[in-house]
Amino acid sequence: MTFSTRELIVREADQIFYEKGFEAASFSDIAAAVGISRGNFYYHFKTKDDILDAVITHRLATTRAMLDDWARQSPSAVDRIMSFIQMLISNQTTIMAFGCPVGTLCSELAKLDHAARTRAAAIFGLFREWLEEQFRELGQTGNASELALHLLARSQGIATLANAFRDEDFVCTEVAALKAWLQSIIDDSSDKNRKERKNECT
Amino acid sequence: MTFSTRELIVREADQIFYEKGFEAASFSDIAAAVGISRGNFYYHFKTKDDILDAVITHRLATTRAMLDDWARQSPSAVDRIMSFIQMLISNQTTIMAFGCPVGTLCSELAKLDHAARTRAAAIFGLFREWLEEQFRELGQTGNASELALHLLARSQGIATLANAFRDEDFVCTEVAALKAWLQSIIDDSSDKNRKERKNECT
DNA sequence: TACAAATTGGGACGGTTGTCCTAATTGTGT
DNA sequence: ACACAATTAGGACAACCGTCCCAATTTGTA
Repeated sequence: MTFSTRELIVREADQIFYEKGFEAASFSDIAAAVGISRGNFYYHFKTKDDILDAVITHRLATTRAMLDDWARQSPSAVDRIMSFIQMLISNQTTIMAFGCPVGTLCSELAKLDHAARTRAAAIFGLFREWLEEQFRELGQTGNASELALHLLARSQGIATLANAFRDEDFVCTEVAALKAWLQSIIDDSSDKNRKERKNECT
Repeated sequence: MTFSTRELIVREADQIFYEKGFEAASFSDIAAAVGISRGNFYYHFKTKDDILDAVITHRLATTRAMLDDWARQSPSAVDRIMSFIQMLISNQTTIMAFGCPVGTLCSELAKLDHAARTRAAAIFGLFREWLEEQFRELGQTGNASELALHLLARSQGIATLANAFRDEDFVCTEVAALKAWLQSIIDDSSDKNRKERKNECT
């Protein structure tokens, strides 16, 4: 697998924006990481905002691909949502060091009053819509949107506090609570279905 | 009420750090807000980090004072925790614009690998310990710490998504869910107490 | 009123930033 | 081998940053 210089820039910028923040990340940082000169930058991207746009586009694409993978790998909607929750565990180290890539970028761009703010929030939108779809598939047709936002918010809160306190146990406890919450939704739903089925019989 | 120049600087810096972020906030910004010259700054604070330290100290003090007020105004632990939750409503506008002051500062300092990172997280620590105390007073002696962290995390998640999506309804829905969650804890606890009392009678 | 201390404004400093230009190098098709 | 386009490195640039100095001004005090 070989990448063009432009792709390399986007990938390195993505990582550096995540680790240092957009504002604190400089052209020099990215150039050094890619292994090119600062001057060469202008050929690929006119401004720093152009790089940010490309990074967000890249993140939108990789997020979509990840969600598609989850959907492909597990036929059950519960397992798919579990994949989302499990992300907090598999990315635990980087989350404790730098927070959630999406949440922290959105926060920073909001403070900078940056034009790309909306596009960054669209990454959240992908998760939101995907989760919404999974909950709808679980039979939660009426409140799928609320459940999706709720899960998204819980994850964000866990990431923020994990980053602030650097507490591994906290993440494990909260993830367990999140899985229990999901299970309780399924249980409630099947209880309801059973009742409805019973009503149909009478 | 009159403030010294030093106090004015801290207050304005506090606000500007919140709205623009620590890195993006410049001496010029703060000086303009206070109404003093840039040069005069050095007399009160040697470095930008010194200002940050003073701002964090100020936030620690105001947070402590606010928590004390809540404790003083409502004798019941439930109402005190409700005061905390209600904060999401009363600060809704600024949260949607700039996120949570504590969470966003911690995230930024973590990315900057700043020395003041720990001290900023200590503001979270104040809320954590205070909430822990309230839950303990509610009879949740065994899991007061988990409950406190859980509530803190939920609030952070709500703030982050409220900022990203700028959705008022979402905040209201989640705050209602949070209050219901608190109520369910009380109900469970009183159920348990009733059972225990019944057992004592038999 | 006079003197010392506290406080202030204006500006200089070295460094870094994003941006942009240009000359040199590399690659490609004929 | 040649011409032409794509790509590169290096550096210039103006603006801004945090920092720092110093002379002027204000304030407090004897």
